[in-house]
Amino acid sequence: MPRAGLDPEAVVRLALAVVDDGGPTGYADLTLAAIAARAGVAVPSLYKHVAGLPALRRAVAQRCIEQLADALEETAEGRQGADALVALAWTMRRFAHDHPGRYAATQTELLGVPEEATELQTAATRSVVVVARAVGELDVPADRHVDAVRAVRSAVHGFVVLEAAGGFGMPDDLEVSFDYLVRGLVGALASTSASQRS
Amino acid sequence: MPRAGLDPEAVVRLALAVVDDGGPTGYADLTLAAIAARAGVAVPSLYKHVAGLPALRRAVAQRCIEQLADALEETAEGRQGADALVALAWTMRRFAHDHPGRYAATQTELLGVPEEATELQTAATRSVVVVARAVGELDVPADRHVDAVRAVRSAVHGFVVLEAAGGFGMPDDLEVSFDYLVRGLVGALASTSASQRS
DNA sequence: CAGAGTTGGCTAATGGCATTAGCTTTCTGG
DNA sequence: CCAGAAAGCTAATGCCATTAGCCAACTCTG
Repeated sequence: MPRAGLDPEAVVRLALAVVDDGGPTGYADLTLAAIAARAGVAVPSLYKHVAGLPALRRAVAQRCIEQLADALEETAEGRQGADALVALAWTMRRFAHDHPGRYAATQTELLGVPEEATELQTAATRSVVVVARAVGELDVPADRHVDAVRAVRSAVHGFVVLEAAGGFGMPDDLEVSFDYLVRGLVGALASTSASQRS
Repeated sequence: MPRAGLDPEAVVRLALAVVDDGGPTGYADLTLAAIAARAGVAVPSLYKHVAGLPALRRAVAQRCIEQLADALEETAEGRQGADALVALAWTMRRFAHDHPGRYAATQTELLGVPEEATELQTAATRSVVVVARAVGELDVPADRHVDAVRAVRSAVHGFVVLEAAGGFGMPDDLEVSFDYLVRGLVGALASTSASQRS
C-alpha cells in the first residue's frame, strides 16, 4: 500500500477543508476522524504529524486568524481614517460570510493556557493593529484610543456573530443594518474629539 | 437502595449547576456524565427524564435566555429611552460576568432545526423586545428602528463576547471602555433623526 | 392491607471519538 | 544494497451518548 504523503502542513490543510465544508459549525465539528477520512488514512496515523486534536485546533485557528489579518491589512492598504475603518468592517463581515467556519475558528481558542495561547494572541494582534491605525487617523483623543478600538471591534464582531447565529429575526436587509452600524460608529468616533472622560 | 427523586425539572437544575461551575466553558463542557455524577445516579437513568443531550442543552439554553430576559425586563422597569438603553447594556454585561456559562448558553443553540429552535427563538425575542422599546423612545426614524436595535445588540454583545474570550489584550479599564461604547452608541442613535437612507 | 401496575433506577452492550503502544512497511542516504 | 528513520497500520483503552432490558420501589385501587 502506497503512502499518503502527509506532513503537518498537509494535515492542517485538510483540517481547513473540513472546517470549510462544515459551514458555521465546521470548526466546532472538526474531528480527527473527519480529517483522517478525507486523507484516506487511519486516525492514529495523524499523530505522526500533529500532537493531538487540541494542538491541531490551535494550528487551524492560527491560520484562520492570520488569513483574516491578511485580508484586513490588504484592505487598509491605501486607505485612511474613516474610509479605512468602514472598509475594514466590511472586510471582516465578508470574511465571515465567505468562510463561516474559519471565522468561528478565530473566535474560539483565544483563552487557554498562556504557553499555548500566546502565538494565537500575537497573531490576533495583527488585526487589532490594523484597526488601531485607522482609528488613530481619526481625531479621537489619545486617551480614548483604546476605548475606540474596542468599540469598533465589539460592534463589528457582535454584528457578524449575531448574524451568523441567526440572531436577527426581522426580515429587514442586513446589508443596510450593517451599513447603518458602521456609519454610526465611525461618525460617533469622529465626534468624540471634545469628549469628557467619565 | 432509595430513589434519587429526579424529575425533568431537577435534571435541568443540576445541569445549570454544572454550567455554573464550569466557568465560561461550562456550557460547552456540559455533559450527561457530569450531571449524573452530581445527581448520584448512573448516566442512563437520566434518560427517564430527558430525551437526550441535545434536548437537555436546549432546555438549559431556554432557561438561560429567559433568565436574561427577566433581568432585562426588570432593568427596563421605570426607565425610558437613552437611560433605559444604557441600563440594559450594563445589565447584559453584568449577567455575562455573573453567569459566564449561562451567557454562553444564550449564544449557542439559536440555529438548528426550526421545529426544535422555535421555542428558543421566541424566548430570545423577549430580550429583543425590551431593547426595541427603549430604542423606540429615542428619536430614531421609524425606518431605522430595526437597524438601530441591531446596532445596539451587536455592540453590546460583541463587547461582552470579546471580553469573555479574553480578546482585549490592552490592560486599560474595561469598565471605561464599555461606558464609552454604550455612551457613543446611544449618542449616535439619538442623532440619527435627520439621517439619510443609504 | 395486598397486590398490580407504573415509574425510576440499574447493568450490559453498542458505537463514535481521541489517544497510546507496538508492529510493519516504505522510503532514503550512505 | 541495506540500515535506519519515517509513515503507515492494527489493537487496546477510556470517555462519552445512547438503547435495551431487567428489577426494585413507590402508588393506587380494591
